[in-house]
Amino acid sequence: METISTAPLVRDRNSDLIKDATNLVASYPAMPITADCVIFGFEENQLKVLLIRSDLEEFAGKWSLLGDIVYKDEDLDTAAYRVLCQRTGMDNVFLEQVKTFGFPSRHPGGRVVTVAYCSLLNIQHHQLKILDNELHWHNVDNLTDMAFDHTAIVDECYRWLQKGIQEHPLGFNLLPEKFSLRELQNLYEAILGLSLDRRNFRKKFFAMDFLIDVDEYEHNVPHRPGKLYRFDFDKYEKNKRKWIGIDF
Amino acid sequence: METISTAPLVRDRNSDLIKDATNLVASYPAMPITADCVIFGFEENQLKVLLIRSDLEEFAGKWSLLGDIVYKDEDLDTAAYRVLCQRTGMDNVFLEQVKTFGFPSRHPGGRVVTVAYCSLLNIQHHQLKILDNELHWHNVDNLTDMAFDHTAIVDECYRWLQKGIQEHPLGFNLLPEKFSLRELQNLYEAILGLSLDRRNFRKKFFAMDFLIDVDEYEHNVPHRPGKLYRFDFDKYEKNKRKWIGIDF
DNA sequence: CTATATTGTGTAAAATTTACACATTGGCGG
DNA sequence: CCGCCAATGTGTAAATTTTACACAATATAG
Repeated sequence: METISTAPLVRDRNSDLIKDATNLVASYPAMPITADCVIFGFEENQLKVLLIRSDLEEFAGKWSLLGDIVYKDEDLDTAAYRVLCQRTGMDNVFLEQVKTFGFPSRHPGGRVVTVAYCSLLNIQHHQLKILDNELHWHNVDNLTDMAFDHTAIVDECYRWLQKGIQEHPLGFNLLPEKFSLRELQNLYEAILGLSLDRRNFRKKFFAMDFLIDVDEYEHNVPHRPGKLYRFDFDKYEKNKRKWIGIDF
Repeated sequence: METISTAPLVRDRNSDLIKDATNLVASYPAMPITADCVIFGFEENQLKVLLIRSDLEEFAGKWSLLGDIVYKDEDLDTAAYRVLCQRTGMDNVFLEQVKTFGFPSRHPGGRVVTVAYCSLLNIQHHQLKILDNELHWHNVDNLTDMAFDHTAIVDECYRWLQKGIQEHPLGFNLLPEKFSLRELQNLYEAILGLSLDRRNFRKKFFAMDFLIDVDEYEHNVPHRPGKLYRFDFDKYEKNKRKWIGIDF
């Protein structure tokens, strides 16, 4: 946000139409693009993110997101999906682009722009594949010593998630298909970092009318077991509210 | 979202640390990145977007967003800001990254990834600079015949704006510093595509208590002039609500 | 000075949100 | 088997917010 280049844009030099687009594109400066995945999971009432150890000497010992280069003819979404597949068993996948990070010196090896994707999955349902580089679920609080600008990327995705679970049924991607209301509330409390009134929380979700009572109960809890529910994604898609309202 | 590559990631081939990051990055496939600006304005109760004619022969006659290549050592935000500066007088600028578009064949000249930025400005306060390529404010309804994937980009930014003005005081960037409540309501109605109750709309904004009565009135209206207000951005920053609530 | 178009204002009903307490149930230990 | 524990499950009253709706005041244009 500093200097203003005075050089006119290439396409302003000549008002005639450019015939050779290929040549034009070839003249542009090029840089590698990567897709980094911020893969969130939820376990023991804690939000986790999937990390590995960086294998760059500059970042020895630091944690890094899962990422890979975007291939020459590969869509960005596809690249992110590929990263996800390579590392996790994948069913019930959620994947969404969040933001692109392109600060020139973010990579010590030269200019690399990265597109950050967010994925939410149920830790139980996904078997981690390649366990190299100490791949593991890392607690989201407690993130320090990250490679590159990955702290900023995770922060951004975390904020995105906090906002997302309030406006969309994203959280259900982090839970087993059948869950108790307590598990659901724990998830909201952990991610939003606040505590909610249990009765009002239940009232809210029941009033939405997207929870299906599966007529089963929790097992192996040292107290009265809670009822289990599924989220009715189909009904949600049909009935979700369109207009929310002005509020800031 | 189809095949899973079986080739391991480069950095998994060897668990030793990579010493020469520069060499690693140099080995990556590279591609040009552009910044495209979706610059919204508001005039005559209509949302407008700043467009030029494409100068690629493939897109002869089609409309195109303002964009330019991201230079080798230039931040993405800086590139977008540069595009904005080159084309508009710039005070009171709003600029935010919205989404990155990278479908491999989106540019006929080869692989080009573009980062879309959204900007909101008051048409009256900004003198358009270079008027080449039929630079003009184009009505947002009525967008057809756009070059590249620019229709999709504008759509995405439009949705982003619709959401944004409901949650943040973005709309004020589209209005003069002093505005009447009718102008404000017109803006909301035009962008959201619905009509709102005038009394409730006023009540809502007065209740927020971010409008400063500047004790002036509209001029040159063929009826009783309305009072003018400014938006108190400072007060907003201090008092804006943090926790909205679960609602979907 | 009259017609017109738009500003400016209030209230009652409905809906939503909040705060809050107690009986129920199953597991567990003795 | 009995009693304790820890969590589930439930309702209501008050406060707040949202909605629907109508009429007087005022500047301009003719």
